[in-house]
Amino acid sequence: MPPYDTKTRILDGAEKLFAREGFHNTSLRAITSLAEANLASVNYHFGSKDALLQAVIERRLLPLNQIRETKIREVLARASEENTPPTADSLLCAFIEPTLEFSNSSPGAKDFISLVGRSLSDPDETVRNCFLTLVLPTFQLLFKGLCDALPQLSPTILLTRLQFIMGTMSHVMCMGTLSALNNPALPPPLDQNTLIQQLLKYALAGLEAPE
Amino acid sequence: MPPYDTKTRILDGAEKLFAREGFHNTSLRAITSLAEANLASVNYHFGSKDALLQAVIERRLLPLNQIRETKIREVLARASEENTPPTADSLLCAFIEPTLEFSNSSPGAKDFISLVGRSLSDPDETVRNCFLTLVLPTFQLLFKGLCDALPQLSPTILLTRLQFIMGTMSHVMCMGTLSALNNPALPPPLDQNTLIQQLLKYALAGLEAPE
DNA sequence: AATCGTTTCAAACAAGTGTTTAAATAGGGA
DNA sequence: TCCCTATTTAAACACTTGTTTGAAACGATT
Repeated sequence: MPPYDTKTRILDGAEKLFAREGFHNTSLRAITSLAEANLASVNYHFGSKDALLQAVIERRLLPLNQIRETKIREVLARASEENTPPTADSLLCAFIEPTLEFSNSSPGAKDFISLVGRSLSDPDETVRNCFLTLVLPTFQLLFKGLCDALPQLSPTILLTRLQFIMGTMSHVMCMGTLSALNNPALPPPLDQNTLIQQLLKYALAGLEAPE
Repeated sequence: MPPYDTKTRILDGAEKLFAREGFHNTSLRAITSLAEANLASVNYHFGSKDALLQAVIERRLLPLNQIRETKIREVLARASEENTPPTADSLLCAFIEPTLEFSNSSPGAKDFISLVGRSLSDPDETVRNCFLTLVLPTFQLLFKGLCDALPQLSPTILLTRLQFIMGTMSHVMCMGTLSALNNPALPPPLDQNTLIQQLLKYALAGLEAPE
């Protein structure tokens, strides 16, 4: 592991372990030993374990959110150009697709996605807030777009359903690293791409259901 | 707290803390101090911290699953009586409604529901398996019923969507104790009952979407 | 070659962890 | 009353935790 610089090595190791073992169940010693770094280097480079978590999340979530926001704004711009409301389908797609495509972009990304998926309902407020504050702006942008796309639904219902979708997404995001629901009596799981397509179809149908 | 017996007091305290702070972030000392019991009593009554978690989950999940199974079997029996396939709506209802009604049944139940919601994607295999093995039989019963209810959908798609629903459910279950997504720019959240109705409508629409 | 700030390192720190022990205390039945 | 079992208790156990320390090693600049 040690060719690249210590700080990155620690980030990679922490990402992997936080995702697979959980934040509180991961010790700095486990991280530094995986990263082949000295124990004290975490506090030297990041200040504390909490700050390390924040750095792990921000490193990937900031660029990911930027992609999502750009895509959503493109959809909104195209719609306003054609003087029609945006479609719920295209908005949802702009939000969901980058997330799961992202998990194929680099080896550590899958772990990261799983970490993010879990942090939405993490009992630790530090973890949850660290994630929520980063996603909230994008979430609000999506919500406002959907209000225009589906004016027949009240904002309250729309928000509720959007939260349902977030729940579905985090679950799917976690499934990547979790031991699957493998049982001989059940059919085998789908591959990543079909899974995204199915997720989109499911979420869209649930979102557009009559009130 | 101390009127009733120590074992129950420990279960109640553990349930509350496991749900709110997470399993690994909760110490036995915190539990026993909340339960006004001696530290050693946990190991005396339950053997270990892991076994305590198992006891906490089993205490409520076993009866809850029994309710769910009974309701599902009732739906199946009624359908076979009338010689028609069961409806996806009634099956889903039999599975979902008891879960969230349960959270109003006793003060600790809301914590428990939140704990269960999280354990579906808990990084710790001990936690996850403890939960999965208890729910799997009910889950399979539901799955087989849905295969009859929606024969136009392939079992693989059906299973995938059922997992989406599980994700939505766990998220909703967690939301009870989590600091809500409260933002002045967003509408306020729904009350518990309307939330269940909405969840059912959302899940049913997503489940029945054309393949 | 000497000096600088930056980074690494082994060691120790105090605090907290789950678990075990053995003694003390109960409380009912013979 | 005495005895036996079940429970509670305080204390200690061995171990892990995040963090801090001060000296060592490094690497570029002068």
